[in-house]
Formats: sequence, structure tokens, C-alpha cells
Amino acid sequence: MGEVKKIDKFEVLQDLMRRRGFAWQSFEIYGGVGGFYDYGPLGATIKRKIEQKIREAFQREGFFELETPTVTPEEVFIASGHVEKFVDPLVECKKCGSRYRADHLVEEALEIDTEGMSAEHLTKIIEENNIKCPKCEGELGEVWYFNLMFETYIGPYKDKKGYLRPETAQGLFINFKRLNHFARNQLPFGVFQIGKAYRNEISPRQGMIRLREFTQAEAEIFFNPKETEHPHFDDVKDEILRLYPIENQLKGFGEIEITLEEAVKKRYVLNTFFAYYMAMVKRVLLDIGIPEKAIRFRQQLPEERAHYSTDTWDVEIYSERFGWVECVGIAYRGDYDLSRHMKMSGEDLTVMIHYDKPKIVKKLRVSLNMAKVGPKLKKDAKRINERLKEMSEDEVKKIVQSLEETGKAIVEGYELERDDFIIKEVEEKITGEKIVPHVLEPSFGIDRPFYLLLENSLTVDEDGRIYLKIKKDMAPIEVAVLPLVAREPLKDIAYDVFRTLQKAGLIVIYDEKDTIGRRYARYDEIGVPYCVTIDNQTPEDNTVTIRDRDTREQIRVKIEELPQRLKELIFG
RNA sequence: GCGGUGGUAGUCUAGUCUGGUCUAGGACAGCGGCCUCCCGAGCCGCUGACCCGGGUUCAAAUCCCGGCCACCGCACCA
Repeated sequence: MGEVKKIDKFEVLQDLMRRRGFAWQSFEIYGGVGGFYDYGPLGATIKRKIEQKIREAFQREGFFELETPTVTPEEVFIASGHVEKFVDPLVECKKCGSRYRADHLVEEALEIDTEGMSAEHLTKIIEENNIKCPKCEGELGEVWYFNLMFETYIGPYKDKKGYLRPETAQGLFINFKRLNHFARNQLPFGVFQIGKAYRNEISPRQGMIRLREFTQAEAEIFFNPKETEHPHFDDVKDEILRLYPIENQLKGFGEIEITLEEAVKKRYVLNTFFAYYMAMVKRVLLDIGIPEKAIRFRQQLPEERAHYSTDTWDVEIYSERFGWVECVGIAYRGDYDLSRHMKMSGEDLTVMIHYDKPKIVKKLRVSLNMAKVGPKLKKDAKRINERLKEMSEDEVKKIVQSLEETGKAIVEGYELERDDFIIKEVEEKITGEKIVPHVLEPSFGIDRPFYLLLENSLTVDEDGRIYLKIKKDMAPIEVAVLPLVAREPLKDIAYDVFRTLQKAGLIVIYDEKDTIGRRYARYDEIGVPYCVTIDNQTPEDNTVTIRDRDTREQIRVKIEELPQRLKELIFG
């Protein structure tokens, strides 16, 4: 019974989204293509509002926004690991045509780890171990890799390969040198980008939940791995999050509710730096209008994690239709991306960390007493002297120790005595060190929260009347101005009110068609939080009523106070 | 990709099995008008559809084949 009702609600929403202009599948008139969605007039407005909430939240953290191309040359994704790792090995049964993940078949049959194996290697293993099609026992063909990135070519000749970016992040990493300069060498700093990304999903399903082209809002926060205390952690330490850590998932324990301070103390969360941004993400989702009870943080299992990450928490939003849906990922990317780009490009992507005070380090400097040793070592003397200079502190200490204890030391096959060396203790002034910053990445999907916001806002009462109880400041139309009946002077007054509100910056609609009840229903359905009604009392005293979508209650206000009152009610 | 089920106006649906009376019916929505009304009232009128392509047949929404899309299951989800 309850289940039937839930399915109905999903269908009501699908219907509503198409009928009233929120979102629908793209390319409809040509039959539609899976994994692509168009945002209609109301949907695009809500999407922009979601993006704006995230943008403002990042800006409150002092991050700056970037915009980089979606078309990206191949080298970037060779460096990022996507060319190699963003793939699935597939194999087809020669008899029945069924397709499988080759690595999964091998892992299952032989219980070995196939991580990083080539297609040829997998093919060989399948042949040698006589692994057959699980369905029909038929022979399996060659293993091939399918890369989930969309390929393209840059320019008129097919010699410059490119890909549509599978994440917006790389556009930020490859600009690191300029960004670090912009931040004047001060870690930590954050940058973000809101834009499209593309993944050629093998089989997109579930409507807007898995798209081939989608919008992300990703921030990369570059920090010194030795400084993982967030300066503003106190602001959020008492925030209670619902966590679902790895061990609770593995042991079948449930979720836990815990303050961030406790979560760090009990080592559920790496450090206060990570914890701070978990709180930030939660606040953004609440600000968008996702109910608190529908938000949880689930730590990704090691095998789920992307190739670049060593710890990731997904922020999931509950859907009646799809269960818990991953909407935001907070990934610890370490120095993976910067190190890889440093290697690939040859650029120096380090940051100089200046110490508060220069460190005075006492160091043993050991060199050969060339005058004494020259005749003995001949032309090897110079080479060994160079070698001594390159030695690590430990190697040098060993030699000195040996000299002190036995009076002798063996270097490069020569036995040398104390007098053959010049040993000096020198003071070295070190003003800082070069480090590759580590990266924490909060990465918002936009399309999924969009859908889940609508789903969580949709209410159907027992009469079947639909209300989209979307958070008031997220509504795509903020006010509807309605003359009670389409008659003068009500129409004229109403139209003036409409224009006044438009000029005041509100998103407003004017409507005089149909009965007033029907119009209220029309605007309840698309989530208009307030209807302003011009009635027969208006010509007498210049007052109008404001009707609340969620309570149906009306208050009467003076027309001159209307813009201000509405703004307070909606954006308060 | 595989298997199953399905695709009729903006939405939901009748018709499909058993080909012809289908010039494709209804409801809701939309548009115009009457009514002038505080929560989807009523009346009149209008607009609007057989997923695409091929085939079988005198005749196809209906039968057959291919494609596309959706839903469910398998697989996949870095």
C-alpha cells in the first residue's frame, strides 16, 4: 500500500517535470538519447539558484572561481591517470554475445587481484585457465578496454587527440602555477569551477541520476599536509553529522550521529581540515533546501575509490525512488594530481614553505683532504670527493662513526684514514622547504541535488492536489499576482502591482485566467511560495492579500509595503 | 550490451489479441468566449496523437523485421 503510493509520487514528479517546464530528456523530437537532459524554463532557474548557493558558499571560504575548457588535450588525462584508469575491461562471449567485466570474471574464478592488468594479460589468463561464459559456457573472445571519456580531435587533422573532460578538476590542477602565484604562495588556498563534465556511461538509467553530460561544482583546496588543523574548526565543531564509516558498513553496523569534534577525536575523520569541509557541504545542502534527515555521509570503501584518492566521503541524499544517492564527494586527493602533472609537464608545481625563523641546522660536512689523498687515489680522488658531497646525512655519519671507532673507513672500495678527510661541523641556514601541496576536493553534482530537491519538496495531499513545497528562496517563480476576477479596476491594479514587483527584482508572473482557486492550485504545483491577490477591497484601501503556499493562510498588506514584505518572506 | 515488457495529442488512457465501420474515442491540461467567483465549479467552441524506418496485405495503430527510447532484471556506476 505504502509502496504503491511512493511509485505514484515518482510518476507525479516525472509528469510534473515535463508538463510544467522543469526538465525532460534531450533530443525528444529525434527520439531522445539516453543520458542527456534538458532543463526547461523553471528547471534552469532552479539549477542556477543551486549553483549560486554553492558559489556563494565557496566564496564565503575565500575561494575564487575559474572557468576552463571542456575540450582538453590528451596529455592532461594521460597525466591525470584517466586514459589508463578510467576504463572498464570488457569481454564478449563468442556464442551468446553476453558481455562481462573481464576483471570481475577473472577475480571471481581465480580469486586473484587483476588491478592494472593489460587487456592482453587478461585475455591470456582467461585462455590459460579456461574461463567460460557464466551463462552459456561458451568461449570468450579478446578482452578490450572501454574508456568512459568522450573522444574528439582538435583541429582539422586527426593528429591532435582530445577528450571531453570527465571532471572539471583537471582544469584547476593544470593552472596550479598561476593560481599559486595569484595566492602569493600562501597555503592553504582554494579555487573552484562550476561547469559541464562528460562521461560516456555504458548504460545510463534512472533518469537524471546518471547522465552522460552533467554539471559539477568542484573546489580544490591546496594545503600543507603538515598543517591539517582548520583555523575555523571551532565554528563547526558542534555540528552533528550522520556518518556511515567504512567499518560500520563492513560489519553491518548502522550509521552514527556524532559531533564533528568527536568524529575527529575518535578518528572517524582524518583531521579538522577534512571535517570542516564536511560541515560546509552539509550547510550548503541545507541552504539549498535538502531536509536534514535526508543527508548522510558515507565513507567510500577502498575498492570504490577513484584512482587518485586515498579517502573519500560521499554525501548522499535520500530518494524515495532510488534510495541513498551520491550527490557530493569529498575526496582526499593527496599530491596525486600535482605530482603527476609535474612529472608529465616538467613544470615545478611546488610551493615554497618559509619557516617562521630560518632553521639553523648543524651539519657534518665531510670531504677528502685532497693534498693527502691525491697520490693514493689518483684520478678516483675527484670522483670520490663528489660522491661524498652527495651523501645523505646518515651515510656521512656512518663514515665519521667508523673513523672515530676504528680510525678507518671504507669508501668506494678504498680504505681511508682519519687524516685523509676534512671533517667540519657547519651551520646551514634553511629558510624553508619546497612541498607539493595536498588537495582536498569537495565536488558537488548539480543535477542530482536538483532532482532530489524536487523529489523531497513534492507533496501530494489526500485529494491528489500537488504542492511543490520547495524552499521559498529556491522557487523558480517567486510571486504570482492575481486579480480575484478579471474585471476592472482589479485587472489594472493587479498589472501595476505585477510591474512594480518585477522592477523590485522579484521573479513574478501575472495571471487573470480561470477561477482564483484554480490559479492557486496552478501555482502551488510549481512551488510559487506567495500569491498576491487583488480583491474588491483593494480599490477602497490599497491593500492586497498575500497567500502562503504551505499554509494557505492570507495576510493583508498595503501595496506600498508589498515589495519589502515579500522579500522578507521569501529571502528573510 | 543482454533478456523481459512496453511506446496512441502537453499528460493519462480506449482501441492492438481477432487488420476494414478509426475520418482514431475519452478525461485532464492548453487556447477563445460566457459566467465574476478566495482554493482544481459550470456551459459553448477550438487546437492537438498512432515512436522512426522497412515489409506482408486490396487494406496496418493493429501482423512481421530492424532501429530508437522507456521501465524491470542481469551487468555497469571510475
